[in-house]
Amino acid sequence: MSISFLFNNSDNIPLSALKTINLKKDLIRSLTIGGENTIPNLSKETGYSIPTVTKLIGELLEEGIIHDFGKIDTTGGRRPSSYGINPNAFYFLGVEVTRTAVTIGLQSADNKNVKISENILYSLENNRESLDKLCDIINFFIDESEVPRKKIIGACINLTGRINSREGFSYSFFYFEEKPLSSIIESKIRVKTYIENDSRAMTYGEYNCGVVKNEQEVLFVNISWGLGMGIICKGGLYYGKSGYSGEFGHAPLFDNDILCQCGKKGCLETEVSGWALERKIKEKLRSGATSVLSKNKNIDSININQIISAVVDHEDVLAIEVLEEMGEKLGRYLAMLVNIFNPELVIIGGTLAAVSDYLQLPVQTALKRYSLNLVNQDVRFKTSKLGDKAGVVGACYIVRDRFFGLI
Amino acid sequence: MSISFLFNNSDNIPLSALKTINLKKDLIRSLTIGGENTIPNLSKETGYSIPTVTKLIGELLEEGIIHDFGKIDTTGGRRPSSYGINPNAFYFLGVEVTRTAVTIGLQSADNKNVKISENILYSLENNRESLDKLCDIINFFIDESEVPRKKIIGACINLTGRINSREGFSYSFFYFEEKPLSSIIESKIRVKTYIENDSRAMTYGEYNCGVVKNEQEVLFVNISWGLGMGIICKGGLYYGKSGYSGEFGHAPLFDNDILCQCGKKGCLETEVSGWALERKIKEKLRSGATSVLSKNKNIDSININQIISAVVDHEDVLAIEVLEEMGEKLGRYLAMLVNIFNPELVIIGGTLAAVSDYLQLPVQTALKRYSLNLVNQDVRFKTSKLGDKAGVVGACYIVRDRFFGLI
DNA sequence: ACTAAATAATAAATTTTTTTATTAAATGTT
DNA sequence: AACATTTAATAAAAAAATTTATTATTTAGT
Repeated sequence: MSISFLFNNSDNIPLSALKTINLKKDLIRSLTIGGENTIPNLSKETGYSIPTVTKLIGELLEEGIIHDFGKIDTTGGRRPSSYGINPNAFYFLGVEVTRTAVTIGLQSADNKNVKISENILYSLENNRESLDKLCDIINFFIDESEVPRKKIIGACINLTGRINSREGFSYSFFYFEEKPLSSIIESKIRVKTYIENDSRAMTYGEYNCGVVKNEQEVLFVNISWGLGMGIICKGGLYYGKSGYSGEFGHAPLFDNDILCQCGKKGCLETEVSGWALERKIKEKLRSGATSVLSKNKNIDSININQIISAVVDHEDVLAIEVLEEMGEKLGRYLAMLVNIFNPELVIIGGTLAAVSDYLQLPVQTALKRYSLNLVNQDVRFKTSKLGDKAGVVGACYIVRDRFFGLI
Repeated sequence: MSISFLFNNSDNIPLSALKTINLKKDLIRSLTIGGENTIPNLSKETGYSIPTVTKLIGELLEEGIIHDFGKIDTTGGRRPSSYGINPNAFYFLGVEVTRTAVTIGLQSADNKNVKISENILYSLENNRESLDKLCDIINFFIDESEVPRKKIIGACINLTGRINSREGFSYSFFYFEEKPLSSIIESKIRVKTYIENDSRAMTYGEYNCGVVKNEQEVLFVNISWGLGMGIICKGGLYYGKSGYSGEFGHAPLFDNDILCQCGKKGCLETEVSGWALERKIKEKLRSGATSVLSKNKNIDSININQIISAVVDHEDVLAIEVLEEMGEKLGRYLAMLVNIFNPELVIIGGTLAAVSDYLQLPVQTALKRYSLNLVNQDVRFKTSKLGDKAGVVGACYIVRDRFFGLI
């Protein structure tokens, strides 16, 4: 029971065999992405006649790649059989790497999460040891999962910073040699490996099973420690020439003289991001502001999670004030992008999505003020639905869609 | 000799006939867009066998839609016949409407310009008379061209402002009734009509036969009277949800208290655009600055064309200074977009492309300073090649590609 | 100039796909 | 409950496309 034979396209196969293979691919893709379906529907969808589709569905059943899920109800007439992908036929692996933790998820062929390990303790550092440790964690997860490696179609690893997914290069982390990072990891985990920018993977998660319904043009704002963006355009991920699209945080907007992580000054990220929030709160506390957080003797030790909990659990006024300011700044910048992109949907995601109640209103107000009316009317706002699972889920869908040649 | 029969897809045609029609469409599209080709090549391109392609090419020859252009040279072996679209089989019409003139072009099926009328005197005003006048001009052009109307696949009319090309609505000009503007014009000129945003059409012109070579992600900056942008993404025009993408000029960047044409204050367009240039030059002249333009007794009467000629013909220092300032401001904003889009190419087009020598360097300098290094390295700069013909040429290509269902 | 190798085009044979006809299974109406 | 209607699935006949074989043209090498 393996579909790999469908995807070794050796050179000298005759045209007719190629067409059969392609149609089979189409059927597998349709059943994986679109879910269960009947022969008459698949016939319409693919443009091939019912006997042809029937024959191939028979072969796929024989091969164990799909299952017959029995007759389904209709409004009238003989009831058709519904066929769907065998959940056990293949799997997708998603890995989200943050500064302090790794989250790994395994998805079955029918897009169900079969295993997820959240927040495995890990320290992301830009050295070989850290990379080796990451591979060890992934290998341990796969071994524990009891899914044979050859059934795992591929793994997608999400990292922050500049990622060229097409070539497999990461420039901000683990750029030690001329070989693509994806190949280095691939040889260590023995599973086809892709790498992806974290914001983009989160975006793809929300797009496939999050808040995105039918929207084709979407901006996903990832406010976590840094500030990133993922873009859905023409109904698919937008990469740009080399995959550096969405570098949202480093717009030169402020004269604040604060040095950004990118090396420049006055970036949007210095005013709108997790670390900006932490810095601002600490500054205010040091200059005597009171807050739920004031009870901390050591101001230095305060971290974002504590600030978020102060907002969510205690409606901390100081933090809410800072968040509202941040929302206004974000909204003003988003207004420009909205004018350029004319999106249908803007999603607030990332760690700070937890406090989006306080961000969203100022964002929307600023956006309304600074963007063109007609363009602004098209935009809806939503908060991420998948939360901190968006990354892994998205990564699994990226593997799936790369496998099917859609990305 | 008409290909229309291929495109009336009535409902109850059998599957096999549909497939033949689709393959014929593919062949016509390939020969129109890709140019002349041989049967073996077309076979590889379409994935159909040589005898099948041979049969259909025979039919298309019979129908007069394509021509046999004779044997072509190869490196070895029997020489194949080359087939190409009959230039006379169908035509595309492009219409560019500016504040003060209309330019109309007619393109043959093999993408050659067969007739162009540039700068027909016209005054764009937002009333029904102005619209009627426009239709009269188009009708006169078609009559004079001696190409039968039914051979004109369609016309694309370019206008400034918010255009929803999909629905055919224009909101900034000629929005008089609930009916789409495209239908109104269509019934007056008796040719299938599309409307398009001017910057977008210009972008498509440059993309198809201008400075764009193989770049898939392109930003086209249209600096004319106003400031607009066209975007090529994933190798095609980007529209956004309703077709309002590229509203470049109305980013709220300045505290200059100048009222923009959009009704808001401090828009980029108030500092970077043809009218900004005119305003700034006039202000400086009024406060006593000297320039080639000083000899004009009536400062009010100075227009952009005079300023451009002062720069091009006399290297006017005052105007060049203003242009360099504008370039810096434009570059700073472009830096943000480049970070988000990661384009391969940025094109300076529109009326002010004539003085791009003085814009480009400050734009590039500012862009380098304010964008991320890795992203900035991907960007190349070019000046529009088609100049003031970009709009009509692009409009023709838009008709062509809408006809073939590519847009 | 002759011959081998390469590519194109055509013809005949084979395979694949579709069409049409038939049977099966379900719903709803009189 | 019988029957018309609808949709699905299968079988046999017909059509279409591909494969293989053959012929035609051209280049390059001896």
